[in-house]
Amino acid sequence: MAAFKPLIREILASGTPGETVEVQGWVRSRRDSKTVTFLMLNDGSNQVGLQVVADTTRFPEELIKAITTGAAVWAQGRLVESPGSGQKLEVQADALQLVGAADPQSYPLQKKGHSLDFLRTIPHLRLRTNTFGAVFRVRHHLSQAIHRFFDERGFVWLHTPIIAGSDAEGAGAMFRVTTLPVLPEQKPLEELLAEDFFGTEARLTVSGQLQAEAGALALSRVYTFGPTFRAENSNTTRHLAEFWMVEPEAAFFDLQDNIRLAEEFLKYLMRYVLERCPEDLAFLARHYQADLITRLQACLEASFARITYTDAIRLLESSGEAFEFKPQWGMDLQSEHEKYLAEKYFKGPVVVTDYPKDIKAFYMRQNGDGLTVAAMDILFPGIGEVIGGSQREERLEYLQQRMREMHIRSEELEWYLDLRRFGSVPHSGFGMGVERFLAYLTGMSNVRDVILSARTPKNIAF
RNA sequence: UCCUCGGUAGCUCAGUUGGUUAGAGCACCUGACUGUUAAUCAGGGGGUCGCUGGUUCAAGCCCAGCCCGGGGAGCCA
Repeated sequence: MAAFKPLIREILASGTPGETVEVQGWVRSRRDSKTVTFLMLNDGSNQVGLQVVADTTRFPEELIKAITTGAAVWAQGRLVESPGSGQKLEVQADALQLVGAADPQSYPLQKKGHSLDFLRTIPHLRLRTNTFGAVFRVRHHLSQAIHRFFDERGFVWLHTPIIAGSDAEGAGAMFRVTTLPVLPEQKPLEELLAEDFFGTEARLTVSGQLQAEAGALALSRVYTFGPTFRAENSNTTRHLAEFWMVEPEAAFFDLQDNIRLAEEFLKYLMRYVLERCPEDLAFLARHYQADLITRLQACLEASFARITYTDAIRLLESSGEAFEFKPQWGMDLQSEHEKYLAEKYFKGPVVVTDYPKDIKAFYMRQNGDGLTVAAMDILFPGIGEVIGGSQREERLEYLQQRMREMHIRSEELEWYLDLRRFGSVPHSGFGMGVERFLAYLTGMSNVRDVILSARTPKNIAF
């Protein structure tokens, strides 16, 4: 098998001074001297790139001049130890080619740093910046770590559907999927839907959990990893209309097993990225969050704090903190409450368990007290809820009773009830928002900056 | 959706009480200098002040509506 031309990362890892190499990439900056031109080349394979030194007397002036910031360049030359102070190795060019020019008048990226705000308007080009190179390399390694973690523990990757038939789960507004014309003829809804692609209403999924439960009650341990959609009109640093979610589901797991799985999972991911991406994390720390690496390491060493919802309410009540919303049993924790718990009181990830049943989903397992369910949320400093999960209600009668109480139409969920009719077992699972956790890992403060192109209200370009 | 801050050169921003021809740094172009590291120095080009309407002798600045963006809230992962 013939080898591909090496990436810059590979050249720097295994190249030896004196050998002839080929380099290809995009120019981050050009610095001219009387007799030499310095090209900082980056191909996205690492943070630092590789400096190509071109003797100006050996190349046409027009060629050198055309190699501007953003241009794509191919070079061949000798790998040598650099006399300059910024890098160990550099390439003395023998051959140089402009592969693709970039008009310096209109190329939007400069050698100087840009605001994340501005870069969000050019998602197709921001990938070429140090910041987004780092973010997307970390995102890749994070994804690999997710698969490895579950594979090592016998979890099967289950590809759950993207198009969903019903909104029975009630996890927020859903996008409709249709092939009907934009302005349909006036007809009764039933008739219209009958003509639609699926012959009934279809929507984009908000979760693969219910199908994952079917998987878990057959394969014992499964997980999903894919895109998820919410049509909520949310405009925050933590919400996207399209985001990626990981949802493990395990048979014979109770809530405690579930929490242990989640904590091991998050720590595995942190450890993996710390090991694989030291250069990128160091860059992100330098530019966005000075204590990023020490914070991750500290998070790895300590056990996640645990508290029941009821105790959390008591703690908030007696905190002496001037909350805008008074903590009250039966009400959802407000952002300010979550922030107090994770950032001020516990100063790290905290697992809140056993929420009142009325503020949680119908499928969560009812506790013996008749008031709470076996739910757990994991709250992180800065980003809030990263994981939400529960032990599922495996008892048919309890599940049906909750569905009646919450006015959930059971016709569409008969298949889900079947899982309780035939060989039901205790089982648990959770969902993790990949972008939220990635934001925590990279020190980015907005989930829009850790995804290729953010889908948010009024934003679909690229 | 609500609250709040904002929209002035390619980018980041300044612009006084409403008053002549709207500025700076960086980027870009030209030149000088230099094994450079966000190179440096000198000069130059570059503007529908978000849009629409209004007040006024006069609007970047005041008023109204709308559009777009940031942050916060709600909802959630």
